[in-house]
Amino acid sequence: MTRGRAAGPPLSTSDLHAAVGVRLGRRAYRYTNGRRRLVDVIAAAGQPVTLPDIVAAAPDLAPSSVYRNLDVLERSGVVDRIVSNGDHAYFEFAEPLLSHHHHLICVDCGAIEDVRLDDDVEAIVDRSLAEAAGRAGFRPLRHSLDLHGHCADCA
Amino acid sequence: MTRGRAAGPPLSTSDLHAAVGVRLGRRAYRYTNGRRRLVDVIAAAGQPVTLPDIVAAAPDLAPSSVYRNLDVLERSGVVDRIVSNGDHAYFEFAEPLLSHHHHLICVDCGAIEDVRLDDDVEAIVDRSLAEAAGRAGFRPLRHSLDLHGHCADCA
DNA sequence: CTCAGTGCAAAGGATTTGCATGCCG
DNA sequence: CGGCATGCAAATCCTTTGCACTGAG
Repeated sequence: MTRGRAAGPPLSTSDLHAAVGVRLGRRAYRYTNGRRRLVDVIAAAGQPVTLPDIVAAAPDLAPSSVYRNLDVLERSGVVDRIVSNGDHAYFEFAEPLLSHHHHLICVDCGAIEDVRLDDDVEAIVDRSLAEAAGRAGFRPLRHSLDLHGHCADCA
Repeated sequence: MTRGRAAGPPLSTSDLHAAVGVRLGRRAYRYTNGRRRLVDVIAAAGQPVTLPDIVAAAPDLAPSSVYRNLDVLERSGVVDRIVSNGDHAYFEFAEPLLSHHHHLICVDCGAIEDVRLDDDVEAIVDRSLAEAAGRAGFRPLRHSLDLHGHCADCA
């Protein structure tokens, strides 16, 4: 996978585990060894990962358990699931654990890479969207701003 | 890059069919009766539709053919496929046939509604994204800016 | 000891595809 | 006519689930 700038979590590994532990605990989930491994793999990737990515990095993790744990982590607000036109879903840390960002999505291979925009652009977007949402009686939670095109590998 | 026309009324039915015919012809696809029906259903909906939506509106269309034709229409630049977290993919006319817009996506019921933003906001977003894409060796085609939240019905 | 977590295998389900037939050009 | 398009059924394949077992607390 082509990596741009590193976009790793702003948290140290130990802070990350602590934050995940808290979120799991709030939902009465245990922070088991397998879940720690999963968090480590996602953190090490520094970019959104698919199930094959995860299993390749940690072959002893059972796919079904990984899916189940990704679900648990998603419910706990630890990871977000990103569905693209590719075969697999991508997973990355949710925004409270990873600073606000957007995605470059390759229309050829489905690869997803993180990018960050200037704060003032974000502010303008939020204001404009809030206005449009208000007109439709829609209560906003978050926005997603993705750029679709050809990645460096597929160009 | 992505510069939509000013927001305006959609194409007339005959203009729409003409435009679709041209795009299919460019790829040496035929504009068959089934494809016409499909285009009519999507046009009548006026909002992104799923396969069940389409088949409900035209029960005589075979699902497999609809999927195949949606694929043909997508390859021809007539429709875009929108994958959300729901079970089904949504389809709507691609931007050259529908003015540039974004989506309000309900996290409860998965409904997708179209919205338009000011042109100057679009310009700022495009410029910012182009800059970020350049750093990653990414060749942009279009952006998607979706607002996730609770729709009027689910609020 | 109790119950959530795990791993294997099998199921689920949207989407795709093989193949014989029908229709467009 | 010739080849793309269609429709039915079957296959594909990511993801989810059933079930018995293991392990954390």
